[in-house]
Amino acid sequence: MNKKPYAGTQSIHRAMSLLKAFSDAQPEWSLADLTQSVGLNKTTTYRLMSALEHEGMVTRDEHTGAYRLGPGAIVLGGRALRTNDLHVASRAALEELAEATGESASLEILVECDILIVDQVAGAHVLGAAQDIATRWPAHATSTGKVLLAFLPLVQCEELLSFPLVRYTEHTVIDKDQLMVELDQIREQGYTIVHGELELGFVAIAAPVFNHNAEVVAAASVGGPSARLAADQLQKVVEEVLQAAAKISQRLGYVNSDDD
Amino acid sequence: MNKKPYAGTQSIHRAMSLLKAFSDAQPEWSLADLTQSVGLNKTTTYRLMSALEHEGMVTRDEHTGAYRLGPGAIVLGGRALRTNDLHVASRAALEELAEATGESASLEILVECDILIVDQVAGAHVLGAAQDIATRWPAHATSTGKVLLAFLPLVQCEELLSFPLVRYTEHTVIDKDQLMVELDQIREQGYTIVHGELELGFVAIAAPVFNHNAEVVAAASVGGPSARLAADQLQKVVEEVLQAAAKISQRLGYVNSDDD
DNA sequence: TATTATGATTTCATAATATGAAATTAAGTT
DNA sequence: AACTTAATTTCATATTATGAAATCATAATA
Repeated sequence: MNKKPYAGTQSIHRAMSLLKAFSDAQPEWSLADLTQSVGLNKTTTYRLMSALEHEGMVTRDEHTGAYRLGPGAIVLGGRALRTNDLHVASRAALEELAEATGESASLEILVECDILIVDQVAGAHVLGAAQDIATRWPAHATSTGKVLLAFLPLVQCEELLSFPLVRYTEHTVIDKDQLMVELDQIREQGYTIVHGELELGFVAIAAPVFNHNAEVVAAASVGGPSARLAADQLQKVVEEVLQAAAKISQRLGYVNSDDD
Repeated sequence: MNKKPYAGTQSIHRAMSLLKAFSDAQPEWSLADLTQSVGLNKTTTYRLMSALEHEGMVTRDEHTGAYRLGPGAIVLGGRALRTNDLHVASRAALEELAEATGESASLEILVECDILIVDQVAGAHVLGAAQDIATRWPAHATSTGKVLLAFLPLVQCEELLSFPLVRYTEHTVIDKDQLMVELDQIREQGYTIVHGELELGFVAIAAPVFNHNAEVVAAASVGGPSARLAADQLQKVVEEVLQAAAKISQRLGYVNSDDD
């Protein structure tokens, strides 16, 4: 089955797995620990890291010698973000959405089984907050994640859900069967409203964004404290989110063909 | 002199030079052009890019096959940013600074001969704008860049200025001797005010941030339209910027030792 | 529709380069 | 000062990256 473990150059894969070891939870590694963690030879790890260091992708603590992600990674990520199709296509629509609802609007994509915030505009209420671009959250506990999963081909969706689901609050859905039922509903109604599944007291509304090929590529969403997003206002917000998502889809070349 | 062109693994350097070819100006490359641009063999380029693609660092246009930076780069950059010492240490101080001045406050570091925005907080006036984190600007035409250059060891400073300086506005200083004189002044007074050297009508005030080793590692700044930052108000703003910079320096373990 | 050009993959033989075991050096601890 | 612990460097080896050429797609042209 697994004949070709790697495509392309091996050392690149190794270097990337080294870079991916740096997480928010563990942002700093000693050479020894890093070596152990990725399962490479110490010398190999050392040389790969040296190359990455010379390129600015990692830096070392001058005292302890511990590795951290470096400015090169920030620069690269910034470029990736600014030149991202979705990011460019969504900006105007998100600004309108934040303006219209007064809440934070964001565009998120699926990376493995997490969602990644690709763009975000803070709402009037949240002045100055929301510096969350390039942050990841678990797909199964977010409005955008559920929308993305719902509109994904079933095989891919099930593959992503083949790991145990983590509970974040009392409302997090961690039962796969229940989740699949919810995804069906979402596919039916074309959007979702999530109440406190990642964080209590936080409500989010999300709708799918499609590309020219009618594949889901992102989800647009609006979120805020449940106190402000009361039940009687929600329908209006849903409309706004749907409209914004449609606008972005259109800019990506999507043509709605429900009428085949 | 150049005995060791590479430190560490060669293919990593090659892969990184490929990634660095993706700029804001040219965010998309065909294999052929990319090959030409970095001067590698076509097959080598192909395989390195394939590995990077599998790791999500680049994606390809499904139709044209053109390469772009991918979500993996965004994720990595986000992590690098969030776990950056400076970013963490500066947040609170920048928020205060933006609050106190009403203008955008930012923290910037030197990467090669450009400055890189590591953190930024939008001022009250600029509501919602300022999504510029991870953006680069030329050091010689920015307040932060000048401050960083001024406090750098002379050798390093001269090395960085060994390339021709680009003119952005009529006020941009492109004469090296003149620039060196200015840097002397900045070192004297401990901050700088720049009027429209990068963009006309834009004023910025910057002050240096030092680490535990008394080396400049960043510059804190406040910037806004010259209409709002009038001459009579500037001194107050300068004080705020100096204070913020000092606060961040302190958090990085810097102890002011002017009294030796 | 057939033909040509262009650019992306794949193949395959070669040796250049990445590799890992062991030795060395440096730094921190008792 | 002796002892740990962890980071570099060395060096022989063959694994692995490499590039020329061939093949395969795809788009442009006739």
